[in-house]
Amino acid sequence: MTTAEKTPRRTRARRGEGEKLKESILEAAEALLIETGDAESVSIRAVAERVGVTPPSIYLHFTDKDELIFAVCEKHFAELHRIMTEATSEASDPLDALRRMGRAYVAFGVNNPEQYRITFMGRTPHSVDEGHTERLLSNSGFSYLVDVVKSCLDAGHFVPGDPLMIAIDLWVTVHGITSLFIAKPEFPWPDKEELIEHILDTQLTGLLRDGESGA
Amino acid sequence: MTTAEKTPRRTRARRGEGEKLKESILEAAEALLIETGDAESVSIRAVAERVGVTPPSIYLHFTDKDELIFAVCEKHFAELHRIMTEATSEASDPLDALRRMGRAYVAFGVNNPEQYRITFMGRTPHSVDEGHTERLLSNSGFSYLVDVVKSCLDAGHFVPGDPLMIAIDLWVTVHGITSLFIAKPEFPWPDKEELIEHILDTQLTGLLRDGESGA
DNA sequence: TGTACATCAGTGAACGCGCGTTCACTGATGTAC
DNA sequence: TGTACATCAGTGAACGCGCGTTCACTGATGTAC
Repeated sequence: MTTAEKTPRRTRARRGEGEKLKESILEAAEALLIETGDAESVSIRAVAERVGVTPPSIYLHFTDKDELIFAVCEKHFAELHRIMTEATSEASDPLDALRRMGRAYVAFGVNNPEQYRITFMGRTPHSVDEGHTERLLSNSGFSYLVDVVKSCLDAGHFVPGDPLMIAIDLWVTVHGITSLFIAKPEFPWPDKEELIEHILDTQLTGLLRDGESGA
Repeated sequence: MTTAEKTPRRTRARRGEGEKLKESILEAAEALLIETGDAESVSIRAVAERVGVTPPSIYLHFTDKDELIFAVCEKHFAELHRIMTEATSEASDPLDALRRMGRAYVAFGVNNPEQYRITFMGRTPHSVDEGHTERLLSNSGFSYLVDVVKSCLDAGHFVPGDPLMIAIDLWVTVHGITSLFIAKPEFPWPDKEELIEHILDTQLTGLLRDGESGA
């Protein structure tokens, strides 16, 4: 039984403070996403109910549903970006940084499966498409990943190659694990931590200059 | 404008030939999936319309919608299995076989994006869950992949390791490419063929015994 | 210090839609006698 | 060879649901005079 949870009617904002509702709407959308674990449940009506407001008032702040979902995705990108940079703060060298980023990426996905689903596994609404990719490239930590790969190349860790190509390789790999963990939780996975290390090992070993150690 | 395409009413099956409709329903569901490129469009009503029959008659052959989707997934698994084994028919050795399987897997996903989405990227309906995993393990080509990996180990191509772990590595990698190609078509991918080769190269190089050549 | 008024932040009711599913039924088809 | 009858393969109409969105409105709040 999903408790009906009648949210009390929200008290109307003061003049000039209309933007506060926008913030609440985003929070409610996010909360619904996490609680129900289902992007389908994030409907205009459900969000409005959650905030304690009528559905039409959503339209005072978002032109339509796509724009709301778009805004939610924004937050995920920002969060992922933060996590990627944070992960490297204690890294001893660029190679170690890559490992830490890989682990942090998978952890982010596993801990926020619905956000990850929407952002990287779902059908992208057309209206969202436009700025989406640029953001993915510039703000989600991807460009940062490219930078770290460049550092590895400069430091002579890797066999020379195109940093963009290598970065995509790494992204593809961590996305592969993350998305399968999310999509197939009932698969008889071996120990997940071990699996992550194994894949990162294999991938990085494949990139290393002969004689370098992956560990 | 999606042409309404009024399918003429289907002529009723003879006695004892009721199963024919079941076949038609499956075909229609598959066709709708491919044409609309959207799993959401595969509704009981749309399928019925397509077959030229009323919605309730679907229930003569499937207890509910989940069972219909389940049956559609079955077909995808069988197809993928076929493709995996076929891909290796001309392989010169197990290592070459792995490469061919990888390429064929990605090609299957890219050419059948909606099927791939449902099978490997989507939320699994609970009713589908049950036999799903066993089928994934035994019939989708996964167990075959494990066998080929074992051959590589036996032939001394790879550094010794757990064949299951290595097989999962490889699956994760090709799934990573495939699912990102499908989910992010607007991403500025470099040449896709080249990317596939690069990733397979890197992955296999990471697994190879020193001195073996990946090419 | 009081009041008319524009503005802002919402509300309430309704629109039309497609969905999965149920239920009582119909009418052609084959079989038994 | 003819006919009653059970069975099979469907139909037609309706159920209740939640959805995104629109439209005319209301009523509190701050401001100008």
